Amino acid sequence: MQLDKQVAFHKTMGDPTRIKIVHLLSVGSLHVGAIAGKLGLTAPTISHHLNKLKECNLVYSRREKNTIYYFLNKKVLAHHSSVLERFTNQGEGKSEMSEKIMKEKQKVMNNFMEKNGRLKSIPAQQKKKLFLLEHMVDGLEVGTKYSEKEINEYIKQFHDDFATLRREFIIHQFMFRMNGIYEVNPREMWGSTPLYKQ
Amino acid sequence: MQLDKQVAFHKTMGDPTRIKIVHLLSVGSLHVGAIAGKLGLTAPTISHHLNKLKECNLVYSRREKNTIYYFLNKKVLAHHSSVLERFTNQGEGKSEMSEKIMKEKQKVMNNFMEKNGRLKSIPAQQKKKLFLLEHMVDGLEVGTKYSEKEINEYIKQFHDDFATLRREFIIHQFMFRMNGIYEVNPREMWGSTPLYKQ
DNA sequence: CATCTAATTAGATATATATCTAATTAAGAG
DNA sequence: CTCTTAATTAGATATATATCTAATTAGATG
Repeated sequence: MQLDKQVAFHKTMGDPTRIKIVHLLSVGSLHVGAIAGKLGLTAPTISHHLNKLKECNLVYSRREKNTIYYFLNKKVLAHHSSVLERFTNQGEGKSEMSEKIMKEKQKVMNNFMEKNGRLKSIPAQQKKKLFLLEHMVDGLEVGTKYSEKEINEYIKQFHDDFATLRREFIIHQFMFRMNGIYEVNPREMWGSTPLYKQ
Repeated sequence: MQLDKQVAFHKTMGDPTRIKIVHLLSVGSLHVGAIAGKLGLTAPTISHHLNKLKECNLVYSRREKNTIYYFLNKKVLAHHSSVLERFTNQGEGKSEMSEKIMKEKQKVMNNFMEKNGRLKSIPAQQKKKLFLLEHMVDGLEVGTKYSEKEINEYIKQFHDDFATLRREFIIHQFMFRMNGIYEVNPREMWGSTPLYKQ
C-alpha cells in the first residue's frame, strides 16, 4: 500500500543522524567508516542507519575492494517529494488547471445563479459550492474588517440563508472571525479545495 | 536550524495515524471527533496527534461554536516537498542548467584535454573530474558487457592510469562491476553530481 | 591457508512515544 | 448560574528504537 511506504519513508527520515547521512550522501558517495567519522558515531550505529535507509530504497551500495560505498538514491527522494506535493494540490496538475477551471466555474455559475445575481440554491456538491462561495467573497475586500451585521447584509444579496453561508465561509477558510469581527482571508489561504491552491 | 525542522517534520509525518489525518484534512477541514470516528481512535489520541502536527505548523484550527475545525496547512507541506527536491538536484535549478553546463563542460574539456583526445591530467576538483568521466564513458555502450581488459584498453586511449580511472567510474556510478564484468549505467543513474540528475 | 580490514550482527540499555481511561477545562445554550 | 458538548490534559502502560561494546562475517592480500 502506498500509505505504508509513505510512513516508512518519513519515519526513516525523521531521525537527526539519518538526515545528516542523507545530507552527506547528497554530495557524494561515502563508506561506513567515513560517515561514522564525520558524525562522531561508531560504525555499527551507522550500519544500523544505512540499513534503515536501504529498506526504504533511499541508498544503495557498491563494493570496491574491501570498502563498501553508499550512494544516495535521489530518484526515490524525488518520488517522495512529489508525493508530498500532490498533497498540496491533490488530484490534478496546476498548469492545465486555470483554463479548465474557468470553464467549469462558469458552468456552475450558470446553473446556480439567477440573472439578477442571486443563488437559485446552495449546491450540495462541495466543488460547486466552493465555486459559488468564492464568487461571493470576491465582492468583499481583503484587509477590511466587517461586522457580523455587515456580512449578513452582504450575503443576503445572494441568498436568504445568510447564517448557513456565513458559516461556510468560515469553515472553508474564505474568511475568519475574531471577537465578532469578520475578515476575508488572503487568496492563498483558500485551501479547502485543491482548485485554488496557488 | 533548518535541519531540526526537517527532522521534526519527518518524525511527525512518520506515523500511520498522522499520515491518515493529513490525508483526511487534505480533502477538507474536520473536527477532532470526526477524525476520531473515521480512524476508530479516541478523541484524546487524535488531540495528541493534532498537537504534534500543530507543532510543525502542519495544521491550524478555527473554532466554530463549540467545535474546533482543523485545517491542513498546505503551504508548509509544499515547503517541505521543495526541501526534499533540493536534495535531488542540490544547489542549482535544472532548467537554467543545460546551457550553462554545456559551456562549463566545454571549458573543462579545453583545459584538460589534448587535441588528440587524451587527458593532460586528472583534475582534482570533483566537478571537473566528473565532466571528463562523463565524456569518456560516452564512448561506451549502455547495455553492453565489457571485460576488465576491454575497459582498461578503452581507458588507456585517454590516460595511462586506467586503474584509477576505472575505479572512479565505479565510485561515481558511471558503470558498475559484477564478477569482473563491467557495464555502463544508464544516464539516470549518474547521480553523484547534481549536474546530471534528470 | 593465515592475516588483515571493513562491515555487519548480537545483545544490552536507556529513551521516546502511541494509545487508552479518567479527570479537567472551555464555551454555548437554557 | 447550571447543564451539555467537545477538547484537552494527566497518568499509566506497552512498544519501538538509537546507541554502545563485543563478537562474527566477508573479502582481499600475501
